[in-house]
Amino acid sequence: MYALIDCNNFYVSCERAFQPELQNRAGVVLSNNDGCAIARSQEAKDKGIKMGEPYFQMKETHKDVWVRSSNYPLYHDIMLRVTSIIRRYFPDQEIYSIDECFCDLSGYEYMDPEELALQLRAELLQCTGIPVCIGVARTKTLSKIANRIAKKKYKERGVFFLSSLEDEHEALKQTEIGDVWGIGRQHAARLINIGVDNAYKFTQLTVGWVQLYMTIVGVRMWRELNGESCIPMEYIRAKKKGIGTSRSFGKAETDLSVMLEALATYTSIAALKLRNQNSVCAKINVFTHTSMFADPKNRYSVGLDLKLEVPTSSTSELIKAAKYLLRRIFKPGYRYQKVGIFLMDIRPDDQVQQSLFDTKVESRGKLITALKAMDSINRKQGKDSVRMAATGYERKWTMKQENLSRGYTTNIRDVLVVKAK
DNA sequence: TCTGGGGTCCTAGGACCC
DNA sequence: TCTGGGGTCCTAGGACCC
Repeated sequence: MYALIDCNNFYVSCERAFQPELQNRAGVVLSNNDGCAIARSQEAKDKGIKMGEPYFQMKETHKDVWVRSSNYPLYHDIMLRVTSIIRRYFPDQEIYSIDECFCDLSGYEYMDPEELALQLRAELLQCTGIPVCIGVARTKTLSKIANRIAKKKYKERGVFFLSSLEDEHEALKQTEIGDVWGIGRQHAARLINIGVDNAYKFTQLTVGWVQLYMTIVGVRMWRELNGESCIPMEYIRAKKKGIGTSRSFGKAETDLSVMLEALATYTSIAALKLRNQNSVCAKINVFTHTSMFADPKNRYSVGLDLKLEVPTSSTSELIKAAKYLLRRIFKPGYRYQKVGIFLMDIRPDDQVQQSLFDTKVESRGKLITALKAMDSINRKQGKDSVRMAATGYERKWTMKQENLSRGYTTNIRDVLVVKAK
């Protein structure tokens, strides 16, 4: 048996946990740059506010809806609290995303999974303020379906258990094909075309058909929905094979020097992630583009790769390479919306093939030592206490975050003070 | 004026090897 | 009339996830 624990409207719930005045009211959390809605309260969903709905439109049509800018440090910290409580109940835990985790319930055969799930849910609500729904079933994909039904039909109780084959079939029949984990728009359209509009009908297709049109990925889903577990738990977070960092500018940018500073900043973030997983990268990609909503003749979207002579995790080397690439692809006269970097060809830092023509072997060693010292200072003193000069001083490009909540659990100045009467 | 930011896996096809 | 058979690696693109 597997359990899928999924936080309800997670970002919205995080905001509400510290701002009770937001309870029971329609509200949304906005994407970076306050661009569009990425999390909605139930009340906001009921009003018809869509995922991804642009804020500038919503402002006009829904004046009574509260909004917050996204506050990722807060959400991340709350997630750590939630998962640590879950771990006390079910130690075999895979953290699947910021707001959901799978648990392997093997070994719990003689206990009542439903009862445990109800207890866990109550404790999470009390200790973190975050409401969750829990689905329990024979495979991960079925537990996703169970979770979905818990959210839709048993929200108050918050737990749904597929305990028999009949339950499973009933649940599959209730689940629209496009709502199955792993079926996106393309596959849904093709399936509906041949009359397969729910998950149950999908399980009745031949495995040959599924393999032909949906590859091995589809076959795994098909088997999971038929009760055969074949998507393994991943207890240890795998190292990233690619690391990207990009942001939209607060407003359209035309100045190369400003863009270079922003890019240096994003490169610093990506390089830190690289060092934190003890890796180096051998290839980088820099990209930039104008708004996709601009007049087509004013649109420009471009990216360029660079293979590095010697793989590295050094911020300064990566910044140098990134700036070179941006200078190559930048064309004056456009109003750029975003710039970013993607680190590729990532490998362990203890398996670096030296270059015969590398003249900087010794200085590179010293550089990495210095960077590790920088990382350590920033861990103790707060991020960006020490940073590269190339990341600039004025930072004119920064994101719009006009409705940012406080760092209630991550910044000592923002911790709530409770007064007793 | 204003529309997010990350990732994963799979397949086909081309370049290249012997 | 007629021009092999087997690999590997890399890349681009598509589909999906949150």
